[in-house]
Amino acid sequence: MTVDQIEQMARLRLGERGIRYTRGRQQVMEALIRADGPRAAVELHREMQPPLPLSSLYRSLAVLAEAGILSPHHGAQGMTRYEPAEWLIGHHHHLVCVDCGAVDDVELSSEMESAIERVAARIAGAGGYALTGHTLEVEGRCRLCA
Amino acid sequence: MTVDQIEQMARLRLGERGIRYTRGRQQVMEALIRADGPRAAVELHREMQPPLPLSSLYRSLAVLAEAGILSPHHGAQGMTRYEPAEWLIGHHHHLVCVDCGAVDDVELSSEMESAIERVAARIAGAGGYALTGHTLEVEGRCRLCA
DNA sequence: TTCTATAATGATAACCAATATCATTATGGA
DNA sequence: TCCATAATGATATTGGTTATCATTATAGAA
Repeated sequence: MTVDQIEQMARLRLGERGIRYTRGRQQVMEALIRADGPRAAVELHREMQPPLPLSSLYRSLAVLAEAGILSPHHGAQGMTRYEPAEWLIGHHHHLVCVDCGAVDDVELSSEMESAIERVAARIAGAGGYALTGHTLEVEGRCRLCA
Repeated sequence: MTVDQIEQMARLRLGERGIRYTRGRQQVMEALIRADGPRAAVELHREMQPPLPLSSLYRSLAVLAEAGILSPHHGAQGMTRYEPAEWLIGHHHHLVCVDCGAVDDVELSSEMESAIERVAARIAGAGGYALTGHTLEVEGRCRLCA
């Protein structure tokens, strides 16, 4: 999936709900699509050129998440990082640095993935939950923090 | 492991570092040991009798986490929930309600667990991280929110 | 036991990510 | 073009968390 294709899907989904895909929202989406993992509002604000006002940035993230286009990820330092939802960029897992909080996306081979899916289903069933998803959070120290 | 045994281990670890196991810290530990999942400061403050002042509660949580006795878990609503570290209560995974944010602990059979460990090691290696741990976060809707 | 250095406490203030408010601006449809 | 409504962005506010600091409690020395 190219950046353009993902944006097209997002635009369609927003259209169905009467939500506009404005320039600011487009900036947010493109920054997140290009990123290799979840990003927080503050991080996006630093990286974006020109920087969207923080108030608009936060609202765009909330709107896009509410529409199911972004997925929130609660991480270190009390920051919420967002990334495009899995139906846009594919199912994946997270590699989290226990020191600096950096998060990388990781995709698994289908054998590994299906093994994990079986486990997740078993867990949800045992706990009486209606399964909606799962993520294997692998914790470690990244190269910079090692 | 009984509550008393866990407390004994915690007390020892603190002693080695010249940190006291005071009444307040004891209250926090006992509340968390009895809980069936991670708890946030605000939640503990509501449940504890008598309620420890919030400032002391937050500091106790920080001290115990710094000493490796508690593990922080960043969740919904920007709240950090804590639970006794795995060397005290055993390795486990989390069942998270996507609606209310409730978290339950789950233990796996050794076969399932070793399967997940293999996957985690593979992921960390591929990303150049030094593996320190892993958690399978299973997301769903709990019975109350279903 | 008494003294003393130091750790711990708790009330208060400060911090900061995130949200709410609201007047202004932009946009799609009639 | 006009209009109803969505979106923006400056600003104020919220709420979980952390820092400050004077007071209190504790462990070890004398």
